[in-house]
Amino acid sequence: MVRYDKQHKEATRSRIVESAGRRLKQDGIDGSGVAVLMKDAGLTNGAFYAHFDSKDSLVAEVVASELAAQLDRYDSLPQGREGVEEMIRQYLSVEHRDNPSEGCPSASLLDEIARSTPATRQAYTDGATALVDALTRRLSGDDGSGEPCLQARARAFSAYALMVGTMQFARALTDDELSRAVIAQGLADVLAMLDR
Amino acid sequence: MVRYDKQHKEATRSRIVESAGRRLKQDGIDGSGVAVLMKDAGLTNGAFYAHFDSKDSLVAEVVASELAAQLDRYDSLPQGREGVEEMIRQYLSVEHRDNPSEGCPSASLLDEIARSTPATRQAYTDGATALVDALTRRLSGDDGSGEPCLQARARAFSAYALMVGTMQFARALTDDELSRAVIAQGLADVLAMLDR
DNA sequence: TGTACATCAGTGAACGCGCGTTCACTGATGTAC
DNA sequence: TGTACATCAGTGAACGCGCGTTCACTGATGTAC
Repeated sequence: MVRYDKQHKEATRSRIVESAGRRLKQDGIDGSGVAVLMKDAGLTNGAFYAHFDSKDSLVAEVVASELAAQLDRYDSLPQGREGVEEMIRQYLSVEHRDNPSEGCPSASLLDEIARSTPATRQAYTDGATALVDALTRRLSGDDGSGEPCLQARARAFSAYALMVGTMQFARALTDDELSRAVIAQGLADVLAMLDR
Repeated sequence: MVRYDKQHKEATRSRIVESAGRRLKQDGIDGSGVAVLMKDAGLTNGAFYAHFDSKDSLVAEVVASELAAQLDRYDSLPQGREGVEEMIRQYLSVEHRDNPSEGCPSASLLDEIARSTPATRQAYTDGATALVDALTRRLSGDDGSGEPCLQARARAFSAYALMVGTMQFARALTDDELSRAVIAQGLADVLAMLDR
């Protein structure tokens, strides 16, 4: 019945989602056309609709996938506060600033996501909440998967917001010295927020 | 020699820049076409190029104009720390969240600006630095127009980054209760940063 | 004051182009016997 | 083992549309006499 490996088409689909993640973070949502997204995956535009209903639905999937990848990377860091600080240091770095395609989807796309379809915003809400909950659990020493309270979530979102805003400023400013100073100050301020 | 009032064409130009500011903040840079921008100003697309070299150059001008307007509004608030706190409270509000077209250009456009032309990024750098310097001078009680040091600037940028990131989160999240909690927490954290 | 004229802000149709999407087709794959 | 066949992931041309930009033209304005 099935001619190709069942894995074959799914592997192609994953490849599209991954390369699209890089492209969208680099050129923005409106700035990335379907033809380019497919070429990045080594395919032609026609094959796109065998995998996704529309560009919008790919975008929603990319947002979910990118936030899940960010959570995975975070989970592989040392346990407890030490790992949190390491993550923050990697985030607020010149390397992250200069490589948006490999970086945080929120720093690259958050204001475009806010203008996107409900499905994309929902995927973002779910993914970002999962990420922020992992941070909250680490800091409170809680290893379970119980849901943190609203205020604890908001506190973690606030720290994440400072990181995202700082990275966006660092990328927009044309003055490299100022950009680096903003990153350094952001790092100090985020670390200080952990103790509040 | 001059047939129309000298003011006439300049008034039209200002009208375009102002209405384009609203449209760009609502629909994004790539999301706003020249025809729509002109229709917003009560004109047709053809007249655009009598006023601007290109869409890019309008965008750079809008960025400068929006940041200047933000600074003007800020200057009309009470002197000293009281005015700073009032500004922050207006910024981190549900009303601001729900009216991007009347709001902060950074909250709506910062990641798109980071991907824009050098001219737009330069206009942003100049405008944001002027805004942040005004904040710094208020907090230090300095009324002169001397340039604050790099570190003082970075500190103010960091507070602004938290405000921008918080507003972007508040707009992206589909959960209104969580969105409001993020705004409230962001407000508390920004106010706390003023005392560091 | 009234008429002919020069100016130029703005109109609206058209340009080539890339967008998201559709679809008839290809050709490599694995199956059947 | 070898050949004929069914499957279907992927191709590439084409669709209508809106993009940024250009340009020949219009018609309201203020000037000249």
